[in-house]
Amino acid sequence: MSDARRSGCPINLTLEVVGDRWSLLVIRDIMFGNRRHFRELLTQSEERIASNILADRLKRLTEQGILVRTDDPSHKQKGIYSLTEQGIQLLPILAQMAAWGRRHLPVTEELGIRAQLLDEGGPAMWDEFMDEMRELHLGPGARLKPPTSTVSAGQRLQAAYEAVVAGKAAAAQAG
Amino acid sequence: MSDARRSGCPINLTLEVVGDRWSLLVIRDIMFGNRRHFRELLTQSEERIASNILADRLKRLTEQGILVRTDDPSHKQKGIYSLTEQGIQLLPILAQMAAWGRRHLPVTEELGIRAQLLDEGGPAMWDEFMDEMRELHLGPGARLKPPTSTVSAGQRLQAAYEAVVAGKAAAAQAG
DNA sequence: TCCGACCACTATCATATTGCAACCAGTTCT
DNA sequence: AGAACTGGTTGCAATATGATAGTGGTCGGA
Repeated sequence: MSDARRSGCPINLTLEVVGDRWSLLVIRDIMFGNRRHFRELLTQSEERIASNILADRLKRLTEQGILVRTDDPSHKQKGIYSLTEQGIQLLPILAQMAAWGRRHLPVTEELGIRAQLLDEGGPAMWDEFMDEMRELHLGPGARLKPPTSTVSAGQRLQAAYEAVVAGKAAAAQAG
Repeated sequence: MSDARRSGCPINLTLEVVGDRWSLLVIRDIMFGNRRHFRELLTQSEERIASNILADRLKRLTEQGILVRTDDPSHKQKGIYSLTEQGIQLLPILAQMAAWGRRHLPVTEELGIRAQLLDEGGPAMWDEFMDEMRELHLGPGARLKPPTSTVSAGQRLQAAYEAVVAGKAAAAQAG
């Protein structure tokens, strides 16, 4: 993870920013799990990131303009990590990776349902979700256009995930 | 780069396959540069990959079903690396990464022109390019639909790149 | 005011990965 | 035969990762 530029190729430069094992997972948790504090990212991720790695990635992503850190007024030590516009625009990459993974790898049902919805929703849904993130991370005035649906894309993704989890729990109890 | 699965999340699983600094660059060179031999990939890449890393990535990507290696009839030691359907379907991820990099990072003009065309062409052009790769890598019968344009998407990308390089050379000579 | 829970983050250290350079043996060209 | 080329491998130093424990500080309740 050195910061020397190997070439001016856009794919290479992007890989030098987010091309490691953890950066995109942190961004995924911020986007889809709305985790905004260090502790949330540390303990509520499926993959159990180590605290030093998380600290390093948050620092690096902040330096690179993907995230910004602001103080949490409720607690002097707490910081709130927010996505920048640049960070929000990483969504299509994550969406494509999720779609590819779901098609070709052994994805679990509950963790694949969001990918499925995002895939079916296509770029229109991505745009909707990105605009919701603008409101959430950049401020209420940062939206490009007014909401198009009463239930937000983020809420729909979350509801679908919870429905699968609830269904699995019921099936486990019944079986 | 261990192969232990950290979670069944599609994004995580995808990252475990191609989430390192080199795998996607190798795939990029195969896709856009049509490099099919070890030596081509080793010496004709912008980023100067080390031979042991290249050997490792080719092996790993082959094991994971992204590439296949076949013998080159013209030379007993030479192998030809081809993309599988799974590998071809990585194109949208690369296209999104290229688009993001071009918007937000200091991309050089000649290396950014392909990203620009791919971005402007959108998913329709990606599909066209993917179908061309099916013919090139899987065999003439593997196309999903007949070619839609007389000049292939791959040729258009290559031509645009060469035009920029030629333009730069002319400008250097003139200035 | 004291205590325990919580906060972001760091230190240490073993292991894994990376990257450079030299090297290899078989193959093809001349 | 000999040079040049083929796809690699080996050894080693530098770097990145990851598990665990610990830092100094904050907060809320008794």
